Amino acid sequence: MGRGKIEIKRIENSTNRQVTYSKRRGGILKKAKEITVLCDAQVSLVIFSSTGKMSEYCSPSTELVNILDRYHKSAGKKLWDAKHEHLSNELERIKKENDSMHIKLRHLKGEDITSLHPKELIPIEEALENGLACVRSRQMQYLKMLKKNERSLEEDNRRLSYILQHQQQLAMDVNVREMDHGYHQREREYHPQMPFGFRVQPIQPNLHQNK
Amino acid sequence: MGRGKIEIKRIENSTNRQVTYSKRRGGILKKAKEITVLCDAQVSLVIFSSTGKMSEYCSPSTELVNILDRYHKSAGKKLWDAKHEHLSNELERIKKENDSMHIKLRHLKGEDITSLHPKELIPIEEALENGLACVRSRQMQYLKMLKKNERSLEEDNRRLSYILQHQQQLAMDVNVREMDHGYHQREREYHPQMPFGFRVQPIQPNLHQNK
DNA sequence: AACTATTGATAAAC
DNA sequence: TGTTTATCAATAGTT
Repeated sequence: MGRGKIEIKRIENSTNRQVTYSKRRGGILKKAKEITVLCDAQVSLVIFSSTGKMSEYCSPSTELVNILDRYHKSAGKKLWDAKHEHLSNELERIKKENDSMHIKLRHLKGEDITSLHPKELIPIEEALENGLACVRSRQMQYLKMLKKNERSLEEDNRRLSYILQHQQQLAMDVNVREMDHGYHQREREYHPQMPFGFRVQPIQPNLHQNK
Repeated sequence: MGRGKIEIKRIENSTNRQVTYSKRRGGILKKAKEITVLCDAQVSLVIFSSTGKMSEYCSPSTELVNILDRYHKSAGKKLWDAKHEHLSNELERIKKENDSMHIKLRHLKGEDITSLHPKELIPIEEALENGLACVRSRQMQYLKMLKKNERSLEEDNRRLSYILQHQQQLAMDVNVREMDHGYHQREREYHPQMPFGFRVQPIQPNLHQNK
């Protein structure tokens, strides 16, 4: 269709090639639009010229992705997988790990073990015994700590009671003396030494470790 | 281009639409091929008919993926990202599930429990006890089965020994009689009844269940 | 980019 | 679905 027939082979003249590209590109785009309207087809068309310039057409109210998704299904060809191979592999690996852990967990909980060979029960039993031993040891450790704190608190209590009692006694003595001999300045400023090095704040050693 | 001009709007007659689609599709595909050869352009063309049938063309020595990659770069549009995001989310979700199971497993094995609050130890302990109970119950079940099989085999053994002994005794008796009174046809064909309904094949009931 | 002679595509009919 | 044919559309070569 033109002033003369042309052979369908690469146009060597660069300018001619460029011009022909322009004209024909317009033609194809027009045809693509027409077929979508006339026959309500869906078309995705992407063209790159030899100079790398891109033109595209995609049927209205359709995303290229949707068309490619349909392509993906229809042609059964992998369009995405290559791009996401790494992610896919990672996902596959972790899914397997997941399944394996899931089975182990179920076995440790005593589920699905009817299908296991008795020999396979041994390591599970050992793991359970070991785990139980650890948990109970930890619980004992905690109990001991509680006991220790209790003892410590009791001791503090005793000391505090002692001090309190002692001071009440002193106060009484002072009152008695004041009543007997009148007011003496020296007596009020002098505090007798405590029997031990008391700390008056109650002590709860290590309790913070068990929050 | 045809017997008459046509308006570019949807062809209502279904048959006509189908026919026009076929013809025009052929035309576009031909044009696509021609432009790639004439102007060495790269073309990706995907068409879906209204009935869902797909046709495609992609320039020779080019994968659709490559063209779409170029498209991705040239148009700067997100082609892969949606797919990518989906995969990423899935990966993230499964990784979390994985971590959670990993921690549970370690706790059941008695690892990393020093950081746990004593209250958190209780359900772990219970799970371990329960698991242990299940495993041991299963082991007991297996043991009982073994015992049962053993008893069954012993019984078979006893019966077989008894039969053997009995037959040896018979054989001896026959020998003795033959030596005493010569050969008697009737004695050789007559087999005395077994004391019980013996099966000579050893029986191992249920053993196949425990493979 | 515009023009036009010519080829190519295709609508309608079979 | 394929072929034919009259007509319109695309475009090669020219300006």
